[in-house]
Amino acid sequence: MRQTAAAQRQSDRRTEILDAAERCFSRSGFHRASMQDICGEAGMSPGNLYRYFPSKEALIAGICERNRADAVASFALVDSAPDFFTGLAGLAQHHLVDRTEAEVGLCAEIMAESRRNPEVAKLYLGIESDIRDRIAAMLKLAADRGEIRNDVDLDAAASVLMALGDGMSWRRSVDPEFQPETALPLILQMVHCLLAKPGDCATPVKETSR
Amino acid sequence: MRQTAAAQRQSDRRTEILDAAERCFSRSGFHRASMQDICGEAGMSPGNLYRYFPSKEALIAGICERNRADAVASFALVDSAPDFFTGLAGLAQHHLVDRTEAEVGLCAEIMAESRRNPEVAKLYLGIESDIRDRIAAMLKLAADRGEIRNDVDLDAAASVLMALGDGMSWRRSVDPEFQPETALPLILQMVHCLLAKPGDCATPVKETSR
DNA sequence: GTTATGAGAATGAACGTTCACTCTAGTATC
DNA sequence: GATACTAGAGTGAACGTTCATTCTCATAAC
Repeated sequence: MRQTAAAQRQSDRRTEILDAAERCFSRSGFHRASMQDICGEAGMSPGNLYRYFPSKEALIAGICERNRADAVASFALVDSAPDFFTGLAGLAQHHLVDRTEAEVGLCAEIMAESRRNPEVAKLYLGIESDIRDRIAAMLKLAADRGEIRNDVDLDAAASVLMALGDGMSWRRSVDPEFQPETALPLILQMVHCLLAKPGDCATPVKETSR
Repeated sequence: MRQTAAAQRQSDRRTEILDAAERCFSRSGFHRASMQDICGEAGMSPGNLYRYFPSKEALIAGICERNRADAVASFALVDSAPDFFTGLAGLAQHHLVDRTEAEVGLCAEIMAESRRNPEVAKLYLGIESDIRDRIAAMLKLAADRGEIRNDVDLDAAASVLMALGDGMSWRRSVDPEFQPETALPLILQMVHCLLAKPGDCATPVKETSR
């Protein structure tokens, strides 16, 4: 129990450091944020920080892990939704509108980094794979329940949904004028068109300008 | 004419260097590609390279410029298309399927870089703005011609189309298993649903698995 | 007194950039 | 036609800086 208290303190310290690193990374990117910056943000000397994380890579990996946990957890929203389209809307709202600028930025950073850092790529593809499975399961369940049409390739649909999510997310982090809350209804309607049973599609839309 | 020949040689050399830099950047990213790498790829010493470009930043900027020119040029495809949806399909095919891995990767790199490098951000937002204008013009023309419904907010629709493009593009550069040619028909059908006049929407789809 | 916690100067590699210099080819001078 | 001169393309070692990481030493906890 003495040991668990110490371990707890260690773990807390690690979380603090990850928080600081997350702020730095989402502000300046993985490469432009120096360890000195992170030490400053964490109120800690480099030597001490290295007692908790063996390298900068390890910090990046730690942050990816946390991100994965968050992403998977957000699917709890879906499980409690009354039907597929409500669940999807909730997920989209959470993922694309509610998240802070910093969270979106960090996610963009991870995606970009995964293009060249094999370690990050492995972690990121793991997250991706988890999310794809969850989406596929959602679609499968909805199809079984008869909430969506059954002549759509569910795998391809999952890919499309992920691409939609990525696109909105990137637009947010790259274009300061982009308003996710304006675009989201159109997106949802499009998806509804794609997946809903025939006959319930041609709902007129009128949105305010972005 | 002596002078123009020299100027031509200079310009050729600059293009060669940009080509080399583009290869390096799309392979390793802006930050991991060193000037030495680029010099090696260009078959040239650093000192000489610096006679053509004053800094690494200038190389990045030069590449963004070229990218912009390419993007704008690709809209020529649309102008020659018989109708809106055909033009859109051609554009999507060109932008999302036909482009090489290197081109897509470079584009991803520019987007990521624009999040923190103000110089690149300015260039990138310029490109974005150009493209948005072209898309908006396409939509406006289609609406005037009566090819698409007229109760959709065209600005929001342009945003959605750009987000779709970004999403597909990113998926391509990040997920090695992603098959744009499989997802594209679904995307186009969704967009058709969103924009086409009511009544021509609920076409059943059956795609092969990704 | 031993161990955990911390600070911060020191280290060495990598990087963008510069600089003194060479090589090549064209032009003027004799 | 041979020689001297010039411009500019090209070289690559060296410089200053930045950065991740490590080393040394001090303090607090038990």
